[in-house]
Amino acid sequence: ENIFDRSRMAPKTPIKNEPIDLSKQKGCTPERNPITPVKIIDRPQPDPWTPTANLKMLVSAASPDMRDREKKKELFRPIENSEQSDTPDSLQYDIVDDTTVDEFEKQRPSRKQKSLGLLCQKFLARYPNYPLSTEKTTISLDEVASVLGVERRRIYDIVNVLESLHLVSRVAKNQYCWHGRHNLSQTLKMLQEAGELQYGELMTFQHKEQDLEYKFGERKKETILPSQDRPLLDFSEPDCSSASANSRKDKSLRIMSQKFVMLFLVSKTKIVTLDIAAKILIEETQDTVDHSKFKTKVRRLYDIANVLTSLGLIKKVHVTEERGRKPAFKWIGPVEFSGKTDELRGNSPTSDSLPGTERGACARYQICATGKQRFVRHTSFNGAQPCEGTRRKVSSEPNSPHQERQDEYCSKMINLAAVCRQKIEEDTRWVARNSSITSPFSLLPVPGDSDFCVNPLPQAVFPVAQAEVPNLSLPTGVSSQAPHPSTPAASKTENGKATLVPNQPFLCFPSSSFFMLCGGLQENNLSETLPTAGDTGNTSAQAQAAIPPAVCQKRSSHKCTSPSSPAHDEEPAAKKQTMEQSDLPLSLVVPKKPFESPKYESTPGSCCPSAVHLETYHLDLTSPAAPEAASKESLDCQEQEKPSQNTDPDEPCPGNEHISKENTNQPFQPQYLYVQPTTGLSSFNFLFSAYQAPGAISLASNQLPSLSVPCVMVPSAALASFPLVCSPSFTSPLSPVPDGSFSAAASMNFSMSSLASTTPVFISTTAMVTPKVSPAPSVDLQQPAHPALHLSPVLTRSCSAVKLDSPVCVGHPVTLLKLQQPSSTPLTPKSIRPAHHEAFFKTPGSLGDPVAWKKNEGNQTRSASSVQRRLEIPGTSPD
DNA sequence: CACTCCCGCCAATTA
DNA sequence: TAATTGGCGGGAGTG
Repeated sequence: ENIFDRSRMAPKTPIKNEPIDLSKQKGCTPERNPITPVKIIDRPQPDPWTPTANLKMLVSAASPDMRDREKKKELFRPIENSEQSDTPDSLQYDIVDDTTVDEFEKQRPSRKQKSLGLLCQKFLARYPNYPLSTEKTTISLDEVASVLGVERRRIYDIVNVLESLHLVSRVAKNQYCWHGRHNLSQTLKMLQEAGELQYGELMTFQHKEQDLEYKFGERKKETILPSQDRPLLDFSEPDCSSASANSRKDKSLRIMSQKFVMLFLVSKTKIVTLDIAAKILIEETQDTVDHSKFKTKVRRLYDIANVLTSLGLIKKVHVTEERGRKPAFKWIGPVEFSGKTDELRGNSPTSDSLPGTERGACARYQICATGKQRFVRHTSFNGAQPCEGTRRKVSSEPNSPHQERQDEYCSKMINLAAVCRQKIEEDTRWVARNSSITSPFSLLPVPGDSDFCVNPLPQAVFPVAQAEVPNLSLPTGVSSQAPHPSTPAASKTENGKATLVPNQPFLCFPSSSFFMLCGGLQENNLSETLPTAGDTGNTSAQAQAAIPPAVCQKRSSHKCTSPSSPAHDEEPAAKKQTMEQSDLPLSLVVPKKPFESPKYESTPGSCCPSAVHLETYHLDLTSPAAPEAASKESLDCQEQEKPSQNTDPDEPCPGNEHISKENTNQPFQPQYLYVQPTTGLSSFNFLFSAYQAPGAISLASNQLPSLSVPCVMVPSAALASFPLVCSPSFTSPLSPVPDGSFSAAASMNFSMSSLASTTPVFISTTAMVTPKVSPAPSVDLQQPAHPALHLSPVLTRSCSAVKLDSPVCVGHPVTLLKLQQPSSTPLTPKSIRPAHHEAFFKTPGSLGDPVAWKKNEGNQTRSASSVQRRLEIPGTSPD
């Protein structure tokens, strides 16, 4: 283009002299240009010949001013030329010279041409997407600005966004280093994880936004507000220095960009509407936000969106919601990248659940290895991944009702998430400060790590631990809570993934999540089998336990609730753990890997300790359970203080949650029995679904009988490594059933169980499945659910609210799906929401930490499969 | 009129 | 203190 300009320019200049032959000019011949040239001449084009000069020329040409000048000149020309065509010239030019005219015209008129998106494309065109690692390209802002013919201010807009994705990094004043997209997948992954943590919860909570707002709002406002923004990821890469880096405030554009991307990554549909994003990004509570602020945020989002669009990461779409059409953006970039972009993407929907998980797990592991693992973004999980397929599909079809729903949900979730996020952020910050941990990523999680750090073993040992860590990292206190919510989701996914692991006889649960399993269906048997069981089921706990102990403590300390009392403690701990696990990573991670890696086993010992805590996890696992658990936990912690929470009494969910909580607290008892490893067993933990009764799921938790599950034994050690294991075999039938029910059941159980034991355990949840629930719910849910499953944990969470949850919980690919469905059914999104809200509310109230709260809710929501709801409802029935 | 989002003032930060 | 960054919001272009 520039060249053209030049040519044009040049000609023009000469032309001046040439003057005037209209004929010539008009003529198609190059000569016409001459006319234009005059302008050029006028302008001192100092060095037309010089490259720089050319650039300048171009720039000037491009710039309006230049044009104007040119125009003026032209005008003059006529005079000069007098007859010639002066006047005509301009017109003629346009007409005649394509190039010239075009350019001119283009330049002038089109605002589009000046668009940030276009500018960004030009900018990007200057650098290779995948530069040789060795060579580093430095970018001079001044130079780029001049070359592109724009003000520097605009370059900042672009660079800031690119920097948020690590495509460039600032090396010095006016100097940026171009990295290209080599690390894009990693960055996205991090963002996804971070997003899950932050928003996942939120998503889950969606409904509860309000609640959250209240709660959070207060806190945030007071404490957090300003800082909230802190770059989520600051990833400034590992470099620690990054800290210093934060120049100025938060650099909202960078942060906003990251958050914005997170929303996409966390979103099931991968579609985010601007208004929702704006709300979420407005850190504060949505409530407060004033209109002007909202408008400003939207403007910024457009800026960011333009850049992201240029990067090919998103595209503009319209979402039709109840209210009408809304502008939105759809993520078209890589969806999953567990460690690497590829993984995620590649997965087919079906596979998603599994693969995603696995991958996610892998990534996590890797991370762990790295060291910072703690933070582990593991948390993040890919739980979400599974959802991808679904999401995408959905998203692709904005118009489809489903999508719409999702969107709505998402939006809601997002809002919630936002709130949660805030909390989280606070927490994280808090944590971070304390911890000072720097992981490669500065992600929030890190902070949490510190907490986690406490538990060395776990981390080292499992991914799970890691997963937990992340949770922790977030807000410590919060994290614990948060985890719950997330966990559930995770669990679901995990379950799906982990649980089902096809190959293995047993299901694994991700440590983090833990959870569940399922299996078979037998409902009744179990209880019997489990001799011990008496304890609540802490199944997953065991696994978690390993980690948790320390963590729990920490968490507990931080957050909440009292960990101390054993019973309570456990719960709390469990919660915490759960939360942690659940929160983020859990779901995702746990499932798969644990299994695979022998480590776990090896580590078992470590695990054992934690086992207790694991209980909590159990809850999570089952996503449904998880929710419950979460809720319970939260409840425990909070003790459901929030009656209000149950805003939606209607929905079972809340009730369920409550119930679950209650269960824990109340009568319910652990549905699962946990057998500790006593003697010989030491190494194994058993879980029972005590009640699992699947059918019961609904709570039935009490209904021990229901569970058929025989039992699941898990070596404690193993557990440690794995969150849970189930014998699939049991499930055989299960699998299908279980899914939905399963999760629910599980969750229920968990919650109950959570209380108690420390040991690891396990659970079979087979029973859980309680067919009853599952089926019905599943149906509804299923559809949604499926997606849910796929959904990333976060999504699921959020979505869960919507539907999937339960199903999601299951998370499992194959089996899970079924389960999910069932479970899901109950949960209709709608219903779910309310439920969630309630649940959340309750939870939150109890929870000190917003985050935890959120998580809990999230869990619930997600998990909140019908089961949960049921549980809750009954239990709580508060409202 | 609503949606986009360019433009550039001017404050915060840095050198 | 000057220069660099970048928040922010008016208001214009577009459909």
